[in-house]
Amino acid sequence: MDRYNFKIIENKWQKKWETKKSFKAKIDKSKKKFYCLEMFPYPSGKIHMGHVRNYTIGDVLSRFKISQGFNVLHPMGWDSFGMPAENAAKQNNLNPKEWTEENISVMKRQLKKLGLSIDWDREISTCSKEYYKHQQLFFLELYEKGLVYRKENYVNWDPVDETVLANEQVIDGKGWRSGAIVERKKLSQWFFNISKFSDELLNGLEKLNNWPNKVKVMQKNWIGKSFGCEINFKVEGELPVNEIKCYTTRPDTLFGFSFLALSVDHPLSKFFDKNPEFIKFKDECSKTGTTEESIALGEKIGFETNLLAINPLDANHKVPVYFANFVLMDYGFGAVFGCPAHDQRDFDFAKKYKLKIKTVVKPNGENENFEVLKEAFTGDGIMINSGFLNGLNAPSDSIEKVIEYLEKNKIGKRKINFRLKDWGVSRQRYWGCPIPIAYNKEGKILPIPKKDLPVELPENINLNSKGNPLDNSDEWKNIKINNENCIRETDTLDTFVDSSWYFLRFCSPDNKKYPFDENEINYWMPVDQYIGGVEHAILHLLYSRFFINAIAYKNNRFNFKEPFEGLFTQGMVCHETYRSIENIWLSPDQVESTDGKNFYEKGNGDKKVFVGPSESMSKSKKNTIDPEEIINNFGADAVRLFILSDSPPEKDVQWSEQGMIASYKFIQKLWSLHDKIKKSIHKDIKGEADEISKFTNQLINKINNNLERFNYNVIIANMYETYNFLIKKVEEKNNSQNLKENYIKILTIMSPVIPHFTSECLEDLGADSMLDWPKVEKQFLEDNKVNVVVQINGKKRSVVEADKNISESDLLNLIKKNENINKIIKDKKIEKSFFVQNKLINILINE
RNA sequence: GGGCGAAUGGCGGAACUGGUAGACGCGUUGGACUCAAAAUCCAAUAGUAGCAAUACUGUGAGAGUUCGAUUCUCUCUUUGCCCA
Repeated sequence: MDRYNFKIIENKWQKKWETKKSFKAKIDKSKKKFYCLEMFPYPSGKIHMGHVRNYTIGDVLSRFKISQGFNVLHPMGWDSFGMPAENAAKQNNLNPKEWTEENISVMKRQLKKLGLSIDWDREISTCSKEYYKHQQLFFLELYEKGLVYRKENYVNWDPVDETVLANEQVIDGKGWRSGAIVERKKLSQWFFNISKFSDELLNGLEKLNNWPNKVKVMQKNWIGKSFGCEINFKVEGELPVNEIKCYTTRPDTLFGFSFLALSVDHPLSKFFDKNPEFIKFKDECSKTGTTEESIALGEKIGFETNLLAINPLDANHKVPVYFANFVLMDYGFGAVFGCPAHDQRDFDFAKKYKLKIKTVVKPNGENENFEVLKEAFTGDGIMINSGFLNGLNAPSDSIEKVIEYLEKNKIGKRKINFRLKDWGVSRQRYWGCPIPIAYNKEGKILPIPKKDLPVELPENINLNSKGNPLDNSDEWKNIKINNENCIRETDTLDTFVDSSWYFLRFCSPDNKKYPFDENEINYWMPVDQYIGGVEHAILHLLYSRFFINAIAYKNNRFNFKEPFEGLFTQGMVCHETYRSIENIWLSPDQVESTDGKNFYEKGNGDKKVFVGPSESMSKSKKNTIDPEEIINNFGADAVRLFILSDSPPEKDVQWSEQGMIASYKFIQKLWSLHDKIKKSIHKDIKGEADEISKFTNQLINKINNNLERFNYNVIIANMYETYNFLIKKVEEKNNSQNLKENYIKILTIMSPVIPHFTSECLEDLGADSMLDWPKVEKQFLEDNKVNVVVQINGKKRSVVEADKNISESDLLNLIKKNENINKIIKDKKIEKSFFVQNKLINILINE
């Protein structure tokens, strides 16, 4: 028998699938559809192990669903706009488009080598004008609906990359890519009005039963719905203002009012913008980032005004008004009232400026004299020192009561607030989707007429100029609309916009007229199973959910509300890290070991290597393994097998050379098993108890359950068990007459994981290479003998074989014949026994 | 600081709604084959005691509920992720 030659066989089946278009998806209303989608990759150069894992998980599911008779849509595309292309192009003096397209062709070839069941006819690339022209149309439609607007806003400005950063791109006050200290800068930006849908996005989560709870909690926190109150504070002073509006979630602590703090961007700041001290202070504030984290961690500083705010619950209680760096203009009204005793941030501020700290809530169990001294008390308790609120449970009853009072006296009113802010989509970058807008001489916004779409990115552009390259391109920038001289918007769209609707485009990728075809969308959508990394748990998923809401707004043509019915977040692929004596990262192929414990630099047995913990594979730590090399050495089936075998898919998996080899060997063993089975099929005899059918049906049952629950690692274990069983069976003198039939079923249920191998074997047996998923024949799951566990006083003592459905008393009689057990119980009185039919009996005796 | 999760042999991990803990794989050890090695095959492999049958101890620590807890409840420790 020849060795299994994966190179020839995998290539053969991949070609077959391609020429036969085996995975082409077409609407067929007589069949149930299944839309399986993995997060599409950024074409960064080569695929990495994370891709292999992601796409293998999706492929197993797709192939399983195909075999089960679903009409499966399983597409692939490229998230191909973004900064890496622009940076690479700058460095190597080439065009981002060429760089991207080259990467796509490499990665596409690599993905094909994995044998994925993808309908490649639906491939899309977000940087192609066929894609982004539709996105521009969406932009204009949302603009018409009032869901897109332009406003001046403070942004996180990365002075090195010269671009705006999203909050999550700011880490410890520094740009995530450049590491430069982020500045605050005011720019005119385009915004999507995502906050309009805060309630829809929050409530929609409740229906997503097939999403990990973790992700739903993260989105919920991100949306951050809070129930509070707006309060008008009367103010006194030399300025022409007599009221300041605040938002608070703790109006019940008003009696602990100690100061009022304003954002430096608050309208009142205009009275101070000639004041050199204030200018200095404002400058100081701009050094703290705008993230909530940097505000929480940074020092709280303030600038005292000459105003006094009056406590609306006590006209004699007047407190100073400050500008403070921890108040953000875009939360609430850019003004908060400070109650230091019950808010840590206010407490820090009050300590610094020696302001009064009055305790108004005491913890349950403390007496009335309780006083906040070292840190704010933010827990639940009882109101004290608060007039009509005294004695109430805080905050559960006290908030209700105080809001009632404030509303009755027209001082304030109940208000719901959201943490979710509108989505700034402007990027000062070249390699993105141009925003289809122009401005005339007066600065008036003029949408580009739809017939003129797409607004194409210019190809010949100087990327090495400072700032936004499009802004420097006069030829592109200057246009005429209705004979009027205009200037184009030179910002491009955040790449999160590209990925917010690509799953819609996959349903009708060739539709020229519109981004999607309604008929196709309403058949294929929603995505039944979406699979990707948990790092996209918040933004990408939230933006995509927003897009469905936004497109449907005022014009609902969808028969679905949520884009992703099911979500699965897979873990990362990890590998040990290696460092040389000189503290330089080494890649796994620069390192060797004879005993698996001590590592040395390859070809240099004197140079010891330090082994670090296993971490997510990353180029910077050099702990990556190149999938293509692995596929070339071991074959796609073996890689697919290994990447699923060692850990549950939602957890991180350790890359292991030995594990990889074991998977490769397993395929070889299956091949020799195949040979043995083929030779032994002819010696089938009749009449034997059909153990193979029993095993096979139990296996189908197990694998069905494990597939539904994403226990793919257990499926691989089931496959090993199957091998261990069959290799024993086939070596017995006689086979069950059903060996062939059952073996074909077994190959079919293994096919989602190792499709090339099973296709080859099935063809070799004269069967179709893609068969329907076998049904469980219930009669084989039943057994007329069962093993019953015998416990005495809760301790397992024996296992006895008994007839199925044996009664408790018959079982007790049977047990007495068992020497081991009888030895223990014969002279004792049985106090009680617990009986679980066909499973267990627990006998309680007095010892 | 808040929220959510996790902890099982030398390692990765199994164990459906409380009912045989350690499936399966890796590693290790012993053996077969070989001049030898690799590959392959066979056997053993939670710990302790024992030739063995078997017994006792064992799922991060401590308590609780239960006839029975890896699984449920509480407290604690360590750890991961998200938010601050």
